[in-house]
Amino acid sequence: MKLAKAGLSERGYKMDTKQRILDEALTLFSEKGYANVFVADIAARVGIKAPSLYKHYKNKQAIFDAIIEEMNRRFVQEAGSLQISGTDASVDAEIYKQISEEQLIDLGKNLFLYFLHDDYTRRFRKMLTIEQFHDKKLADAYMKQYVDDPLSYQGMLLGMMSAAGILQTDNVEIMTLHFYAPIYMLLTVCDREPKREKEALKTLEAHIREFNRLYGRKSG
Amino acid sequence: MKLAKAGLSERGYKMDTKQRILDEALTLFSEKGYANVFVADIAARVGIKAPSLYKHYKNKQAIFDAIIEEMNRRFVQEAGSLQISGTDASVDAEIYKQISEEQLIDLGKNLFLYFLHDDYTRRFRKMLTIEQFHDKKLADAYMKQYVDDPLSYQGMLLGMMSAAGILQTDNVEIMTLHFYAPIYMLLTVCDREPKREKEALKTLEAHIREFNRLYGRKSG
DNA sequence: CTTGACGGCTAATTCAAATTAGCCTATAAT
DNA sequence: ATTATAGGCTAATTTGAATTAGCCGTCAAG
Repeated sequence: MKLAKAGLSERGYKMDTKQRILDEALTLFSEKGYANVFVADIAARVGIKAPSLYKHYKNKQAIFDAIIEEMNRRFVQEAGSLQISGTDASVDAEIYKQISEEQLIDLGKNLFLYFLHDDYTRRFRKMLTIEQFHDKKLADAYMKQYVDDPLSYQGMLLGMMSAAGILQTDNVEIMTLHFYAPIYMLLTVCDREPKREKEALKTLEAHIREFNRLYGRKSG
Repeated sequence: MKLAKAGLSERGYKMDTKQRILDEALTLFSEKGYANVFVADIAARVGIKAPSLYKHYKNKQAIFDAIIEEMNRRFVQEAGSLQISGTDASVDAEIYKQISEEQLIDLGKNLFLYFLHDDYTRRFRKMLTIEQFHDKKLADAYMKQYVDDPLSYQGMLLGMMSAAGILQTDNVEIMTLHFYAPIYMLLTVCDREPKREKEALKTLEAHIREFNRLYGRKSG
């Protein structure tokens, strides 16, 4: 009965159709937008016919909603996943006295590449971009995940580096903006034109070196 | 006959329905996206019934296409409209030796406020954001208007200022990125949450002052 | 003063896409 | 073995929005 659902994982030989629907739907929504995706498209990708979808979800909107829910779950998990070379942010602030330019570059590249390449994140960001109007909550989610949270998180890191004397500024907020805004902008470029990724990475590196020169200790 | 169309402008007492359709359609498309706007919605705003729209445009897509065409026309015109306090960019480079921090702030604010408030530009930018997938040309148009062109134009100005010794850098491209990326990011914030405009303007000013401190002559 | 095209309206019509009905098979618990 | 359920399919059905048909008043040109 109910056990069957939970019990599936003990085999795992046939990945949950219900989950595959979400996955394929997200891909399509992120490419064409909700209104331009037909339930038949989703079904086809999953390898079933449209009416069969309704065995898993009440209707098209329910698929969309399930994606949003899943997002919220993942966001919570991954909140702390952006680190400096594997070093967790919660670690003692002493570590920030050691950070070199190369590590700063790593930080920026990691952030950029994670956002750009993580499959779920990428599709989700595109969907949020396209579907902002569909639900004000989506615009909020976008803003939080790609503006406010990064600024706050990066601000914390850079603030510590400033406190440690590695960076010099009397306005951490603006310094953080200077660090992150170019990353953000390059991200929106690559989302639209993946071909420009290589160029963007070079620009990113040059940006961070210059950032370090501008804000770094004068002897750096 | 054909004269009637051209002759209308001599009166002008009744703004062209054909034009009003484009205007209202752009507003709606920018808020909800093409697929979520019904021709009946557009008609209602214009003050007519849906079938009457077809006296002016072949179909819904033709309305969309006409908007794009109109955009292209305007883009060409307005290409040079971003100036430093009314000073045209084509003017002798000597002028750039005079530019002060306040004028730099003006430049940034003008750019920002023009993009943010110009009615047509604003609606169009939102539509491009939402409808990127509808037509690859739209993604390209967005990229050109909000990334490449500003970087190129601002880069020219800042490059001259650098040549004039007002700014110091060995990489104008990155300096331009540092100048513009925060403006771009603040713009995407305000598009989604107009309430944050005031905060954004303060941030913008702080950004440019810091920019000037970082790149300006040391005696500045 | 009459004609034709411009632009509006109401009432169909079309059409595509979502959803439902109803059937069928395999599997898994009893 | 029996049977209930999960999950798939085909063939309707519904729905709703775009578009077309066809009518009408106005106004400007002849």
